[in-house]
Amino acid sequence: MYLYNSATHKKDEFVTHTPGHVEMYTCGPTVYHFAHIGNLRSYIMEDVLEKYLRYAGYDVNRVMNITDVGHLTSDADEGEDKMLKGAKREHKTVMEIAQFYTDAFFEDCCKLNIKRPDIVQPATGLIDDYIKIITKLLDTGYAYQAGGNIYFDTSKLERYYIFNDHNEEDLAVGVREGVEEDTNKRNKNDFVLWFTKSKFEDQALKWDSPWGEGYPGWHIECSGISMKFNGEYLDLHCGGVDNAFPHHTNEIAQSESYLGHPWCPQWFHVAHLNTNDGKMSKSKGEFLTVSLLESKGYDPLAYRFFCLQSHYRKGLLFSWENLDNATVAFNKLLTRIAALKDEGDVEQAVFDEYKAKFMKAMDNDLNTSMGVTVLYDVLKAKTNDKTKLALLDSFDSVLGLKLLEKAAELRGKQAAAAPAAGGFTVISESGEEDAAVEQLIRDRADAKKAKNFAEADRIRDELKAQGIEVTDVPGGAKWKRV
RNA sequence: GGUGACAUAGCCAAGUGGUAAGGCAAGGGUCUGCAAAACCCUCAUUCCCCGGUUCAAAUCCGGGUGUCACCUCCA
Repeated sequence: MYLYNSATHKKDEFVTHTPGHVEMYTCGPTVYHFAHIGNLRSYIMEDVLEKYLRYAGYDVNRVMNITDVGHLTSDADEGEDKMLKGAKREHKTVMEIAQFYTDAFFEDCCKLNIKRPDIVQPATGLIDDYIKIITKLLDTGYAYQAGGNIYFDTSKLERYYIFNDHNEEDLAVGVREGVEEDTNKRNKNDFVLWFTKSKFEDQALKWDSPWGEGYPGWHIECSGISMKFNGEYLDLHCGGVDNAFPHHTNEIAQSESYLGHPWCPQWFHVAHLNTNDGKMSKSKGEFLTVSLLESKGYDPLAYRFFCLQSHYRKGLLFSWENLDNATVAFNKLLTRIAALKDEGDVEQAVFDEYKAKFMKAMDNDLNTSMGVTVLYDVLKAKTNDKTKLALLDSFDSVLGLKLLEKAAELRGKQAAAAPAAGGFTVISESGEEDAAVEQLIRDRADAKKAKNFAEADRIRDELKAQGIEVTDVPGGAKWKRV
């Protein structure tokens, strides 16, 4: 399998430290608010990657952190601790907030059919490990104490910039408003490993340390959690592109200085979901959550389908129109699958041919849009339905669209909608009951039966005036509000 | 200002030196009392621009332009 590697700037053949086994780490959510669907795009693509690695025969150990230590408020807000801000907003303790949004995050993942990583570790649960790492970095001269905080000394490294080619002098300091330069730093890119002095005086969570009561820096948690659960050799590190610098750069710096050997060779970065005015964020424009999509009648899996039709390394433009587009395509796909009959025997040669085609697409830097195309190719293939179903089921273990389950649901609905012998069934698509509407639809059916089409159309127009759309189906009619 | 990624039809996109896949939308048709659904057909002489290499370039090279991201203690 070939994956684009941010560390080498090209597609590299994926090689693991232990053959057949993958140690995988994913930067998890900061749990001070709901995740928006832009955040979730990364988790969807990482989920597909994990599932594909398993599909390709790897044994995978996947680890994810939950950032429940306070962090600066991002985006348009400034100067207030995220967790604390959330807590104040909702009159809860910081840990209650963290728990609430952690649960909410995994609920969203569940709706998007994102598998829970093998190990999920809240950052606050591993403070002793961070202290151990920081202590060693101080002992070996990679870190220093200044102004009450412990900093990592980036000048001690032969190569600090991994993902890009910065000149330190060219880095703009204090790019965002309201952030002042930290004068304790020896070098522009030095970063904090442990805080005892913070500009947030009411920092809620503090722990004892050899350097005084305080809390860990913002990069150490990922190194600490990964080294504990993935071991000294990580095969694959994932995250959103915004994490590449400085977060991942700093993780590499501290992890390799601590370990004394190379740490992770392969870096997988997912591009952003954009809206018409740039990167999606919590504080700008509509706050798009999975719940919001559901409340507007969208299937979360249609959003997953929308993401899969694009490539993880390409910025994807979100608009309601684009999502509608994907929803229609997804429903059509399900309809076609629902029409397949579970009969005959799997033709192994055909199965192998299409499976190879699918794997070729996925092996090429996780080309999911090509993978989806293979799905359509299967539907058009010259083979029996049993073989098609077997292939779709196989691919779906990677794509995670619940194709067969959804198609069966659809078939169930179609069966329920089938008329009783000789009868006429009225179906409400929303499940809503309205005797008056039903009666009008029956009157229309009677008019049609009597070939009185003028009356039939009049009734349909009357319903339309009430915002109700009627569609004839075999043996009945269905209606919905539009 | 610096750095990185990306640029293919109305939209999402495939394509990795051999003459532009697929999906959605749109248009036409079959079918239906009319609609809807379903099915069939049509839909980029051209791949952001300008040069170069080559028998051959969307693909390789050089130079531009545009979009997005990052440069904070953001994760």
